[in-house]
Amino acid sequence: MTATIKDVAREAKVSVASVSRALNGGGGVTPATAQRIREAAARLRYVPHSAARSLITRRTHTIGALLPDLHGEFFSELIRGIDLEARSHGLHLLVSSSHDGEEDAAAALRAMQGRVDGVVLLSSPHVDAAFLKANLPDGLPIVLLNSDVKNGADAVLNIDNFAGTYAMVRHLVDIGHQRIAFVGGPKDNYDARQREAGFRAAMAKFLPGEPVRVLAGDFGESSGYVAARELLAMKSRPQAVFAANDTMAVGCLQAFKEAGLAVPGDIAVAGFDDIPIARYVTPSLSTVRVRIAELGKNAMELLADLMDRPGLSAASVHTLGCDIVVRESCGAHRGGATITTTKKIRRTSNR
Amino acid sequence: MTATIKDVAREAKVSVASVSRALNGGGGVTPATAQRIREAAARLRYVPHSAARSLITRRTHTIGALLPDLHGEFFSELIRGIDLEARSHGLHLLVSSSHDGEEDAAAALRAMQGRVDGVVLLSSPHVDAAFLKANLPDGLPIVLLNSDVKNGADAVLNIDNFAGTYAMVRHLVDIGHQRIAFVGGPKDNYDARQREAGFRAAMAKFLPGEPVRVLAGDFGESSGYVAARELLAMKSRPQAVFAANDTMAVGCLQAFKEAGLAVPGDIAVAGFDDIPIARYVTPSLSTVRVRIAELGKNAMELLADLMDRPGLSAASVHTLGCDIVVRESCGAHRGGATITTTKKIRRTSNR
DNA sequence: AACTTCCATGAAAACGTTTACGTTCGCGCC
DNA sequence: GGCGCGAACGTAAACGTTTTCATGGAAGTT
Repeated sequence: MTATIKDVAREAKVSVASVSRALNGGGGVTPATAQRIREAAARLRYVPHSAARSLITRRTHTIGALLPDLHGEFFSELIRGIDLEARSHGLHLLVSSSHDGEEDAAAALRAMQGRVDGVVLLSSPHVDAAFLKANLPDGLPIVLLNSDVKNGADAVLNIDNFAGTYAMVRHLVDIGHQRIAFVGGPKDNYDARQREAGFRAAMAKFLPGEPVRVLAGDFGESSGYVAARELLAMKSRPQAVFAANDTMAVGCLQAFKEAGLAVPGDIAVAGFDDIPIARYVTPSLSTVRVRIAELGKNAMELLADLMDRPGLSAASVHTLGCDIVVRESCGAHRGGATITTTKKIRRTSNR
Repeated sequence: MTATIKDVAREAKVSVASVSRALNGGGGVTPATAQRIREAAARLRYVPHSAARSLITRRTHTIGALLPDLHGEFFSELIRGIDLEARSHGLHLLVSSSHDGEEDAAAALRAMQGRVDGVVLLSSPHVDAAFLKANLPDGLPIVLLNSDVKNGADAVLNIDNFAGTYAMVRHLVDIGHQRIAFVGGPKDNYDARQREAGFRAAMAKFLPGEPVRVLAGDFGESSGYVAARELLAMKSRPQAVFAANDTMAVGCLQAFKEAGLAVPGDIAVAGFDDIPIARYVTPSLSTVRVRIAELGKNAMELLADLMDRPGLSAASVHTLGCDIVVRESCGAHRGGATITTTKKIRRTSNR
């Protein structure tokens, strides 16, 4: 059916070994014969059988991306970043998305066994060190995204949630706000916890005397709405609300609109993520932007690095900075200024 | 390093053939020995080497998705739909996204050669019948998404753009609009052409005497803005604007807002796609929704079907219906009604 | 001119499966 | 009790590569 290396060898009147050498560039072949071989291969439309090659080289030239049940921009940008970088390394991308629950993720991870040379795994709450130990074939390079597992064995790449919230609080303080409330995210969510920690640290630093107001939320729009209504009922109403994600911030805007409050006139609002909607709501939402495609790209770079040097200890922690995007809702709109908290990736090897 | 079938055979004191038979369920093995073999395999954490298996079975159990440079919801929903369905067939998903230009797509398609058992390809303007003929290894099952190639050889699955616009026009007419203008998309875009055709057909049908007003657009927000300003300058201003996608509709809203026109009071607006932003703009945007995940799922089902029966002629054309989503901007808001134009997939075999 | 060195090339093993084909063995049938 | 027969199981070939090793010859060195 399709041409094999033997056909090319016959066509070029050499042995299969020479064909392999000529096509893989290993050297040990005369320029003249190499040329003849390439021509023969082209004539027969020969393309190496990747399974046969993998069988002996033990490399698939494929990396796997294991993602939880994600939607929209985050998903697409992440894949885009990973894919682009993977391609530039000559690697293919095997995607397994929409995993809900530990069982599901474990099955997907096992199914990738032997089909990939490395894995980028975006954590869900149940993906912890024990999970990895149980389901990860050892020796398989892996990069963990947004994970709090520190098992001293794997490479971890995180969004700098802490620095992002910290910088946003600093900005809010800079433009004159003092009574700042925070709407948190799910308790089992790593990002949410980090963001809250950043908020608390910044408050302690910039407004030491001020009481710290943290409301519960779950990243959903309605939880932002509910939190906003709680704020409205407070005796001394905050001057600004900082929601742990944009979706909740949109919920806040809705509640304030209904209550007849002007944003940012009566109360300022800020979010986190810079989802596409952020620039379309009225007033447009000030937020913290995560460069997601860059996150994917960096993860892939990290993974490629790990794959290059087998045996090397992978243990390291990296963080990717965020940008503060100033729009209308925080009360300091000056034409869409963007403040970068961290330009470059920061490596924190833990050994 | 990792256990092979030989190790399992030794452990269970049988031959490799029996191990293969027992694990693949082919029969010809005693329940007792099958059990012993399964235990041995589990004990050694044996997992079959997929490359070795592919080498001889000539199946990779992987399908490829080839996508142009997409963003956001469309991308993620499509992948989700494909992935979920693929998994239910026991297939893996190899993704190659962000292809710009013919060269790029061709390279990606060739690179998948031998790594996949089938392909789902979302067309870009330059992917036509000739492109496929040149770059598609023959015999490889493929499903074309949103494509106007009718080479009488491949399976094609399209969004029913025509029926979607048609139904929206009917709705606009139903609620009393007569002077309806349309903002088109890029000339080389298949969806855009279909949508415009649907608009013209509906106008001819429901408002035969009415002049057909079609303005140029390019799917970008600013082109919607520009088109809206043109509309404002017309002697007899239209009662409704129907943009070929939501992004342009948002541009229209912006222009009308600036001009001090009330939507839908002074002029109604409708879009196409139901992007997430559509429900957040004010007024919320009436639009035509494409069930993208379902599109991906259907494409995958179609492909699985093709892969099951090799040699079967694949030639067929399918269309997936859209939903009319009624929100505020069209002037007939009744609490978010949704009208389904076509519930089931429609098959149009062309032979 | 004899010897070494080096390099291009070929032969063959190895990778881990599946599967066609043989062999063995138990069992029923006449 | 011999015969055939089918089921269970083993042997070995095949899939298409890469890679090690051997071989030969040309070129270089003395």
